[in-house]
Amino acid sequence: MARTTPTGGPKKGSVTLALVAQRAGVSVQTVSNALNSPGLLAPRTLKRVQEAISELDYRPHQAARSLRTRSSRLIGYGIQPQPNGLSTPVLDDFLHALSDSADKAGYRVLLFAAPVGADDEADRYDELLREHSVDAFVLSGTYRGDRRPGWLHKRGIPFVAFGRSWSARDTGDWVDVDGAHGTAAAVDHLVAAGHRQIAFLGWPRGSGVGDDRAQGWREAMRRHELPVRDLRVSSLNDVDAARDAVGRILAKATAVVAASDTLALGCYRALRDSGRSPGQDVAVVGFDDSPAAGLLSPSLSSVRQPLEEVGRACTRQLMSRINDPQADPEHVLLTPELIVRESSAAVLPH
Amino acid sequence: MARTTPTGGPKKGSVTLALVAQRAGVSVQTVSNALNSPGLLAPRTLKRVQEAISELDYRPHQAARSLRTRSSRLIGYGIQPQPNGLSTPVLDDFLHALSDSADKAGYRVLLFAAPVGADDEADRYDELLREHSVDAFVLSGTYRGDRRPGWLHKRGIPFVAFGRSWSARDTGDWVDVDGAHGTAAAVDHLVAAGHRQIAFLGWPRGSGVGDDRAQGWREAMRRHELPVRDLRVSSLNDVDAARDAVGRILAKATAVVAASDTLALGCYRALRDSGRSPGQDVAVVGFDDSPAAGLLSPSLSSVRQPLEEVGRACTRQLMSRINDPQADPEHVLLTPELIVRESSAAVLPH
DNA sequence: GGGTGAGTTTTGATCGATCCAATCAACGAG
DNA sequence: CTCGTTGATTGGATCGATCAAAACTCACCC
Repeated sequence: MARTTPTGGPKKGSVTLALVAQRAGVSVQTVSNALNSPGLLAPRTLKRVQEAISELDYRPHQAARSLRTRSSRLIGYGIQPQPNGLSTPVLDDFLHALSDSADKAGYRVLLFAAPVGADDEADRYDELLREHSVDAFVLSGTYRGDRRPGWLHKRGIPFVAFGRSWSARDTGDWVDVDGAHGTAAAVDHLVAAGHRQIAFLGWPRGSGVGDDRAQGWREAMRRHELPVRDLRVSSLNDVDAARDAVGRILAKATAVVAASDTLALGCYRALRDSGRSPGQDVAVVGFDDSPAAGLLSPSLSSVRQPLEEVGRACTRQLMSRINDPQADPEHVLLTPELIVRESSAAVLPH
Repeated sequence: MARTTPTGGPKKGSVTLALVAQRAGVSVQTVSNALNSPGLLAPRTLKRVQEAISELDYRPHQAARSLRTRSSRLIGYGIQPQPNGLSTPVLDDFLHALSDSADKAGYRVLLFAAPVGADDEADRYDELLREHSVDAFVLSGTYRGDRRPGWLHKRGIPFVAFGRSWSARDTGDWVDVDGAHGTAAAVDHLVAAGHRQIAFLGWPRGSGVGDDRAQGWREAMRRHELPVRDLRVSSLNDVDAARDAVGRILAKATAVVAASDTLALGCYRALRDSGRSPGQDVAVVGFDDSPAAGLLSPSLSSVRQPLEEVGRACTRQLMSRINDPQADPEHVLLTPELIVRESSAAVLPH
């Protein structure tokens, strides 16, 4: 079917195991074994079968396999609808990375719409599981009180979360990026450039991710024996809100570490509003290295999450979890990288 | 299975048609008909069967259906690996919209890695088709000389492209956004604000999308009887390249329409390098309304593509094409919206 | 020379839904 | 009272792969 040469192609629709078997002069089961447990075959037979397979350009039919084995080589990924046109570049990049590495492992990613915390949330997962025999799920954007990990774990369904399970009992595998390490690295970098009054602009307490990033800043400050009093402010993840919030600390800080690039942008605004210039008068470091960071003027230093690695780690964990559903949960914590740009490049006079 | 009430749940694994049939006191075939051709059943029987279905929380097993019917309710979408970490927010937003609207139509999006123009490009599509019985494909980022539309069309495989097929014969369905209309709207807006020297910063000729956007600018300028001579420059889609390229026209232009937000950013840089300020001294309008646009200072006016609508239109076209593979190709051209922000808000003195 | 057994290969049943053709019931026309 | 017709329902056969278990092929040993 791949080559529609009018000359020799098979007339009927599809190339099946039976056809390959006939061509190779063996039984269907032998061909199946050639694919799934090649070790069982005598070398000569194996070679003959493999030749027949490639000559006919045979492709196993997943539906048939899936019907028998109840596994589909599919990984479910619920994309949550954006609140209001707000896109989440980090998760999209992650999805790319995930899909790439899953594809290399012979798996495909199946998208479905997952309502954020709806009552029938579990139903969507159940549906995918039973209709499509999905082998595993990848969760992203887990939050405190997220019921999905528990639900999946209880049922013994393989899954990996991108993001620690911040809930009380941590159950199931996850891969995450060490946000605290990222903000700490930012502090170290700023200290090395001569800063001593380094503020943190974060999100309201209670969002695992945000608290983690705040924690990194706090500990790094303590390590450098620098005060943190009155140097922390919180704001929703919105440029204008951040601009308003950051005002009061810009008087006493020479540098700001922000929990996101959006917050950092708010910082830019606040500085410009007060006639000062980001990067020159006050250093700013963001988080996530969103596409915009490199484009800004001055370009924004930011902490980049190693999303390709996260994707690979997720795939790796899924594979081993699929092979051994009973194994103990594994956790992978990856280290982000500080990208230094103009906004924090200036060195303070000593 | 959804409710794991220990009381009455079925012992064995899955709820099948046979089980439902038994419960409703009819044959399997009748249950199948209840789902696929309800009109065939007597109202009373239909009701009885439907009750049994919902009581048992029956879910049809796609693999079994697919094995028989060779259709899977899956839509293939090849995500191309980013050249070098460069993310494409527009395509990601589109993917969200597509997945959402497909989901509502009972279809799911299946991701796979599609090498950009490799020799075995077609093989990946063929693979998905034969292994997963994908019902249709969605193409994005089509380019001049793209062989995928022709390949799919020749084989009678349903597909929709997001983006006109810029090649000679346009073959197959597509949905696209009227880029020319977008740049024309930008020109109109700038003219209304008093500008007369309006430059266009585009990509090198030859990229369907880019030429289309340039065309819109040119025609709008002619309509307003304004000169275009020496007001067009080209650059690769890179901030620094754009900054360098735009230099020579910033002397004679009071406004710039750019073919992308990235190019517009290059414009910002060039202006600042020469001591002028975007929005104040020279108006700038970008294209795509990337997340960064609203965050910049000054915020960047930009032409927004109606991606939700594009997604819906793609799904709609796919559905009708799946129902009638022979029908004539349809084309949908949607109108983008100019989002006016600070970078083009100032009105020139008369 | 038949039994033993490891190594290969084959046979038959099975997964769950849909296709096609056949059956059954009801009813009015001849 | 039988026949034909329409409408509703049912009975196998089937899609293409995998599983479990049987069967075959040798070489080897008592």
